[in-house]
Amino acid sequence: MSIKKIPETTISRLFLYLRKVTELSKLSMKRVSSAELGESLHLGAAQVRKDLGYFGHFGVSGAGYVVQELKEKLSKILGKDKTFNVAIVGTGNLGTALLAYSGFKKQGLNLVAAFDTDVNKIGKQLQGVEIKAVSHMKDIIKEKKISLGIIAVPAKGAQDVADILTNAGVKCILNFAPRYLNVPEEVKVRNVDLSRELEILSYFLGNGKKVKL
Amino acid sequence: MSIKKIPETTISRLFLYLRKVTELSKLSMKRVSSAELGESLHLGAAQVRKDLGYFGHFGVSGAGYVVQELKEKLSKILGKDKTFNVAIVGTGNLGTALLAYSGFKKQGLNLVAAFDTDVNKIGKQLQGVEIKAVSHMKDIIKEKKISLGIIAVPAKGAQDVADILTNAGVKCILNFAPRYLNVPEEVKVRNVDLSRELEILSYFLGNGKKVKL
DNA sequence: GTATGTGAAGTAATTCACAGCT
DNA sequence: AGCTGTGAATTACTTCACATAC
Repeated sequence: MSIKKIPETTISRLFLYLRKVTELSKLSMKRVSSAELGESLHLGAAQVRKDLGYFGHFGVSGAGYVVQELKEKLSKILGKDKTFNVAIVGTGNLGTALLAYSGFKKQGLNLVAAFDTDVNKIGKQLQGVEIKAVSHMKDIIKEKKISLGIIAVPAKGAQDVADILTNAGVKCILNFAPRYLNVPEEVKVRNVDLSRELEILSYFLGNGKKVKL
Repeated sequence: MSIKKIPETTISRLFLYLRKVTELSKLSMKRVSSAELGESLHLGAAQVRKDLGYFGHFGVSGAGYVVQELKEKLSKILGKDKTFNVAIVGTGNLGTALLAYSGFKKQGLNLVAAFDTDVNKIGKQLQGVEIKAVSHMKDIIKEKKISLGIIAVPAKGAQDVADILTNAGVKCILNFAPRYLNVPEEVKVRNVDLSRELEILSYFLGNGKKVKL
C-alpha cells in the first residue's frame, strides 16, 4: 500500500462494511470474502478490495478476510473508539426528531446541548437536554467542548448559525438547511437536503422512461 | 445540443439553479450570467453552462440568461408543474417530523396516506392524515394512486415495506432506513442515512488533519 | 466586448484482469 | 485452487479554453 488520497465515497462505504462484518461476527462467522462482503450492499468484489486496500493488507490471499480482525481494524480506522460532544441548533419538528434519535450514542456521539431562538422553547427540556438561547451558543460550545454541530433551522438563519458554530471551534457540521454554507477550510460539512431529495424523486416520477439514471 | 446521458449530479444542481433564479425573479432581476448563478452555490460558471446545455440553448450569447425564461424552462424540465401522491410508512419520530414538514406541498407532493404497524397509533390523525395499518397498504396505495413512498421504519422492516410498495406500483422511494433496498429496476430509490452521515463526520473528527477530504 | 455553448483536456472513481500469496 | 492486492483500462464527471453569437 502506498500513500494515496482516500475518496470520501470509500470512507462512507467502510461504515457499511463495518456494519456487515459486525453482523457476521454475531453469527460467529470466521471468514468472509470480498465478494460476500459486497453482495448485499450491491458492490463489486473489486470495489470492496480496493476500499480496504487503502488502509493496508487486511486479507489473507486465497482465503478472504478474518471477520473478527476486520471488524477491529475497521472500528479503529473509523474512530469508533472515540466519543464526541454534539449540539443541535433548531428544535422544530426535525430537530426534535433528531434529538429523539437513538442512533447518537451508538455513533459515540453525546448530545449535550440544544439551541433555539424561540423564547417559548428556551428553558424547556427535550430528551434530558435543556434548550438554551442561541445567544449563549458560543460560550456553551466552548465550555462543553462541542466539536459537532447539527443545523436544523430554516435556510435564512443557517449561515449565521454556521458562523457562530465555527467561531466557537466546532469542526464538523451536519446541515439540514437547504442552502450552501460557507465555512473555514478546515471545517467539514455534510448536507442533508430533504427538499432536494424529494424534488429529485419527483423529477424521476415526471420523466419516467425518458432519463436513464 | 445532442442526446447525451444526463448525470444525476446535474439534475440535482438544476434544482439549485431553479431556487436561485426564483429568488432573482422575486428581486425583479432581468438577466443573470452563468458566473452569477454559480457564485453562491460555489459552482463554476462552466459547470452551470454545461448543466443547462444538456437541455438546450437557453442563454443569450454575450448577455447571459433571461431570468424569467430560465425559471419557466427549469420548472418545466424538472416537472414542477406536476403533482404526485405520497405515502409515508413509519410514524415514529422521524416519520412524524416528515409528516409535519411543510416542504411537501411546495414540491407538488400531496401526502395522502400514513402507515404504521403499532396498533396504538393506527386510527390516530397526524397532520390531517389518518394512520392506517401496514396490512392495508397495498390496497390504499392503488386506490389513492400513490407513486412515491417514504420509508421511515427501522432497518429490519424496511425491505418488506419496499416490497409491498413496489408491488403496489410505487415508482420512487425515499428511504431513511440504514440499509440497501432491493427493488425492481424501474423503481428509483434515494437513500438518506442519518447514522452514516453522523459516522462519516465523526470519522473526520477523529482523523483531523490526517485525511485531506 | 462580453458571455454562451461545447469539444478537448484533465481529474476522479470504478471495474477489469491478473500476478502472487497461502 | 482460490482469493487478495493492485496496476491498467474504463467510465464518469468537471474544468478549461476558445470559436461563435449577440
